[in-house]
Amino acid sequence: MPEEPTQALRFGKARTARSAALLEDYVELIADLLAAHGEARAIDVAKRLGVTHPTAIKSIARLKREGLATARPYRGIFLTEAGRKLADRVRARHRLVVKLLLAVGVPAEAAEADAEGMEHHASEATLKAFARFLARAK
Amino acid sequence: MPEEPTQALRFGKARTARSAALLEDYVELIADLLAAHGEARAIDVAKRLGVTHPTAIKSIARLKREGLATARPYRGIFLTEAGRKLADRVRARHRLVVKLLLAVGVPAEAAEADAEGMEHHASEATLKAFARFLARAK
DNA sequence: AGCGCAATGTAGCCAAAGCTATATTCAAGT
DNA sequence: ACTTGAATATAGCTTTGGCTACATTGCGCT
Ligand SMILES: [Mn+2]
Ligand SMILES: [Mn+2]
Ligand SMILES: [Mn+2]
Ligand SMILES: [Mn+2]
Repeated sequence: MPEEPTQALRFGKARTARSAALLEDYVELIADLLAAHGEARAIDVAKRLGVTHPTAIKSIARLKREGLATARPYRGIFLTEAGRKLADRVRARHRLVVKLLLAVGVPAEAAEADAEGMEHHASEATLKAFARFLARAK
Repeated sequence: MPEEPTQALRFGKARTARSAALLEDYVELIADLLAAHGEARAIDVAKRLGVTHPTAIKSIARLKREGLATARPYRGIFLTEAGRKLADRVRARHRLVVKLLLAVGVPAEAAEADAEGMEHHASEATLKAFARFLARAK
């Protein structure tokens, strides 16, 4: 068993990542919708995430509070500069995690599904290692 | 972008995994403490997880409600048969995820820390692939 | 036996993330 | 211009998982 303080730090990191996961998924999805359709309506975000629209609207309010998004009523959602930055990082990370899973032989649908949760826990060190592995094993 | 219903299913799976994560970490930790010290006191669980003891006690109450643990007051926590089963699965999964991360070149501390969060999102298909990869790349 | 400290437990607060139900607003079609 | 349906917003409830502050219990020592 690991040392107590070490282990507490690890669990703490996992909790932090868990609480950031929701915002990350939202900005990534909003960026995708903006890229694909030129707009991101709350109701589409809700459908894509599989939640009800009040839930989506409440989370989008949190995005606004945290300076990641803006929304003109009945005009859809837009990302701030910070939101776009985050979306870019998150999307790149997502893709890298999926690629790594595929590279070690995980079936495509499982890779996509599991990456949706795992991505939020991949630290910089891990992502670097993934990139090196993929370059080497190419 | 993936199809809407597919994507909603993936996000739903991630949400389910996230909400199971806490219970999984608790039973794994309790099993480790029982193995290492013959008992698992609430306060030690709290210290290891890096939360306050009322938080730990409340979560342990949830474990009891869900039939995973029992506790005689001032006597520490014990796992039910279901709890032990879950702990075994969770521990095996944890180890496998760590091993996979190490095998692709993730530094040890990052592997341990990231696995603490990622493990909860590794599906059966993914775990199987990890095992095959490790056997092959041995 | 009794004291005092540590462990345990309880109460009560908060924010996040889900839901249903209801109200409001917009925009399209007649 | 009206109507009406869909999108958006609000209200209010629940559970989870954090916290602090306080109360109780049990045990080891003297
Ligand atoms: Mn995700
Ligand atoms: Mn993602
Ligand atoms: Mn874990
Ligand atoms: Mn674990």
